[in-house]
Amino acid sequence: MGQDFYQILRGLRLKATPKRIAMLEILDAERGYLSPEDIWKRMRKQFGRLGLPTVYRNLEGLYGGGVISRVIHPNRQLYYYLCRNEEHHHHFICISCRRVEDVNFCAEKELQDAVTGGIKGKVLSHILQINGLCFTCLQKEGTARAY
Amino acid sequence: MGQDFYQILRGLRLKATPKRIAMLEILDAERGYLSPEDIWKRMRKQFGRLGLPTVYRNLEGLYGGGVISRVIHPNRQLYYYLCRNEEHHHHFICISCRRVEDVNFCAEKELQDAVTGGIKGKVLSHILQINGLCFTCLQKEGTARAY
DNA sequence: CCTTAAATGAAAACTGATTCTGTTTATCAC
DNA sequence: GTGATAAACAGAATCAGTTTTCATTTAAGG
Repeated sequence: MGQDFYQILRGLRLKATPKRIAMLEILDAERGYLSPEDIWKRMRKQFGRLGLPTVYRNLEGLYGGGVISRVIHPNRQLYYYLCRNEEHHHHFICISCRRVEDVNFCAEKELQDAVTGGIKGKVLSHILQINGLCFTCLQKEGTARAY
Repeated sequence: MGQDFYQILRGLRLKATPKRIAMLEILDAERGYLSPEDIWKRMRKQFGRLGLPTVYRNLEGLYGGGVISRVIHPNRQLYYYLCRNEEHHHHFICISCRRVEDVNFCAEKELQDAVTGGIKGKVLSHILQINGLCFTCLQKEGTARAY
């Protein structure tokens, strides 16, 4: 699995440093999204000394390469998570447990057309992010983590 | 027109202070989105001394009340614009000239269903924002403002 | 008017993110 | 292996946008 990430980084012309590999492993082990600081704290357990700027730099590189995706939390912070299947870009994020779920759109194709079509200008990018409480957190809504 | 905003603020249980009215007038006069600092600069021409925190506080209140909407620019800053028609929530934003255009979705209804339906959890909010270059900026792409 | 809760200005603090500089390290050619 | 080199790194300083605090002012309703 680690070697897997190695190949991905090679493809992006990014050096396969132990820290980058570790970042991808951390994100892979997580079913949800993590803040840069979350990642930093976990990495310090492995590496001891480690700069927070390194985490930001690598997140930027990995995000630019499309290996990881990011989420804008209602609290305005940015969080990151690993992209698992590249053809699927839309997610439902739970703002309580921070889990990221694929959205099984009945009309994913129509959605794409709606987003990119019917516009006179040129679409460069779009953000579609659905925030809510996942089914699990909904059950125990009273005890959900503050957000 | 100013009286119009007065009523809106009353409805939100926000005091109709001259500064809040002015903010709404500034946003109304603009066809595009403005940064908090943009708004602050324009207000200082009217009011002389004026604190930037006041702008932030009022933006928060107006945004909470749904009178204004906001945009996350690719440069990661937040910008605000006036909501003109409440039933229509999706916009195309030009990241060059900062104009906000309504999107005339052929399938706005299907889009809504796709966003809110088919999810086991509870949808609390969503962000759908389409970034690009408007038709005008597309023509003069070489001279478009940096973003 | 007059009272009161809300809004404001000013200064300071916070926070996430970035820049800078010198050092270390992964990669690749040999 | 070994050395060269371009990238990555740590640590400190810095930055910009935003928020807090607190004393003062002001709008709204009686």
